[in-house]
Amino acid sequence: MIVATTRPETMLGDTAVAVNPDDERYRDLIGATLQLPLTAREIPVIADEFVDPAFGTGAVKVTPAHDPNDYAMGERHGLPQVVVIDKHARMTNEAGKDFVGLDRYEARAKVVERFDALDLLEKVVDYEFAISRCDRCRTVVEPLVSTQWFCRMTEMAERALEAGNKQHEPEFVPQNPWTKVYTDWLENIHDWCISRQLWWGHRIPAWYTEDGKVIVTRSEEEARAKAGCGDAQLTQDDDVLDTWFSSGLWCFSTLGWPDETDDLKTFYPTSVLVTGRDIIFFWVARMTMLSLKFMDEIPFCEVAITGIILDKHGQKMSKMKGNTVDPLAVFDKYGVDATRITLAAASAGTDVRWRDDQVESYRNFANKIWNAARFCLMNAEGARIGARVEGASETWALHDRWIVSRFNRAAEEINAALEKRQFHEAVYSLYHFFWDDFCDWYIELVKADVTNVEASPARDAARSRLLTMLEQSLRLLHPLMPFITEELWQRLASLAGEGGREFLHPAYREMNPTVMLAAYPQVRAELIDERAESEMNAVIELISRVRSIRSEMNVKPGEAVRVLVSAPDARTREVFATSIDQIKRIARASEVTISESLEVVPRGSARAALGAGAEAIVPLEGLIDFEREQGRLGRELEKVEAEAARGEAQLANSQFRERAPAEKVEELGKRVDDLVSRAQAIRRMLEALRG
RNA sequence: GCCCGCUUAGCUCAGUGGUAGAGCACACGCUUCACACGCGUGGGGUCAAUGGUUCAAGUCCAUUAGCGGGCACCA
Repeated sequence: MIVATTRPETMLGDTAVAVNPDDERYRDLIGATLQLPLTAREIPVIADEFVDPAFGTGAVKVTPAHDPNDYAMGERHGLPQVVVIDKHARMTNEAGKDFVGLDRYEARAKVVERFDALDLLEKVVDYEFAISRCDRCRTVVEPLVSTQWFCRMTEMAERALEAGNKQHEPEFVPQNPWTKVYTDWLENIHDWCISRQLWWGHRIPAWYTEDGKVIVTRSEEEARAKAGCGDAQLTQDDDVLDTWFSSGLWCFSTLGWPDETDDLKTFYPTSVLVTGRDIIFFWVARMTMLSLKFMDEIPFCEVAITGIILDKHGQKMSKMKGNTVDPLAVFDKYGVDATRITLAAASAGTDVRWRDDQVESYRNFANKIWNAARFCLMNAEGARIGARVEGASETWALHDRWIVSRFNRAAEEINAALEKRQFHEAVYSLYHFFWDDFCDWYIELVKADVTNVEASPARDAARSRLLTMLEQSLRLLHPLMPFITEELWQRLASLAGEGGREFLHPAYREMNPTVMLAAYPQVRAELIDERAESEMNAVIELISRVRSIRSEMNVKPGEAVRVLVSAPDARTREVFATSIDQIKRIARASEVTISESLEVVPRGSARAALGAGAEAIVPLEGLIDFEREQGRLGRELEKVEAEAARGEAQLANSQFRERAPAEKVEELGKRVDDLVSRAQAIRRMLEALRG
């Protein structure tokens, strides 16, 4: 019979040749006995479904001692196991006296040579196949039958599956696809080989007597007692337990198990396990199974699966590849807070390509927080923070109502995101609230008021509102940037009642105030103020358009401009009027004139269309660059017209009007009206410019 | 071979059927009394391809391509 092999030396350990029972070519030979070349052994031809008739010659040599599949076949057919390669990859006595002591590769060559000499060699062909290698030294691994300790898993896996079905525990977040990965593995459970041939770890608690009896107990003393031979020679198994075996006990062993400690009673079962998808089998499933076994409970109700940190090329990090990041070096370079929030900013469950420049941007964020707080604290004299200053909302300016509204929106979003374990959404909301709303706008809006050197109730009230907003923001930021927020919060605490104690949960009132124990800000829906937001948006738009004109018309930063604002809507005029000081300061305007309409536009003005039919005009006298202004307005018109046309087409579609929710139709209608009126305004401006 | 995920700006990535976004990078201007690790203003998109569902698709469905991962197998 002709068989194929990639490891000719193993033929010395063959104890059968297998064929598929349905293979016509070999049917007659099943049960026959073959002479195994180069040995004195006779081996049977066996029939086994495992054999693929289409592969190779359809006849497979079977080496139970040196191949996992052959081992299984050997078990099915009661074949002997002949070990021909030892632990040092040298041929054993069983390989015969011509081969004993040879290295496996020398033996391989010699077997081929002998076959050739005996005219038994059909052919030698190049062949590519996957080969298993040692992870550490890359040595090719030869399978070798050996005695190992196994843990029977069937019952434990069934219990874990049952808990999954009945209690839906643990719950994976995100649910897909990890629930399926977890249950699939449990459903196809294999007995667990817990022996490891390493020199570190817990040694397997099995002892052998001199006559080869095995005793498994907790200690050698117990083993001795159990053996009933006080001073007999006992030898402990050399193998150690798989590290995941003890890791699997982690949830309760760390709390003092097997003792019934207070910690165990208080903290077990735990709430959330945060881990990576690569150890769902190794660790998570083992923890659930071992916890059910020893504690009768699932150890955590939720498993939050995070992404894995990859290097910047998308490769998994490993010490062997040398592409690992040293967290301590990152901490030194950018700070712990920046590192922490960078990790939180990684989209939930998605792998992250690690890039320093990302950490750098959060280092910059930390610096921004520091400097904003520095500004606030520089102007803290006379300020108070906390519940007492929050009360007087009727005295708040538009921008105060606005920032409080924005803060409460952020608090709402952030709490919801944390609840869903969507940490990146929380980071996004925090970053933009703090940097865009609080720093870029609010601080600038209140700057004149709070930096006033003359003390006054109005100044101190403005300072109190600013510092109160900072204090609340620090609390909101704290879980993501713990160190900087604590440092700054401590500096603020003295401005609050009882040195900050008023912010602590009643249970902690006796302790030293720390932001760690302060209540986490929750949304106060009554402080979300849609009107303040839309009014403030109008002010922001006006300021932005004036700035845009200044920049595009190359007005020097130090140079003040006049701003003429027209607004047909009385409420809009009122809003601009109440914020006129802020507009002047931030837009760097010497004068802001607000009127219902402008009959006469000064020659050489740059203009911008605003919402609600309002218009901003910046007279530039001789300074205006007509070509630039035309280009600027032209680009704007193009954008507005394109969007208006899209909206109009949609509104003209009867299907849309009939089937879309009325609310959406109305919304689009309003938007299109605004766009159309803006387009008209811009066209008038362009005409005026040409004329 | 089976299963899963990804493909959006130069790069790394968010995006919940209804106006495509961020950070970095880029361009221009700025020693504006918290911050140049900053401030202001800009430019930059066939949302992998094709088909379908829908009044409406980056988003839902199907197919294809490319990339990544897991499991199985490798006589």
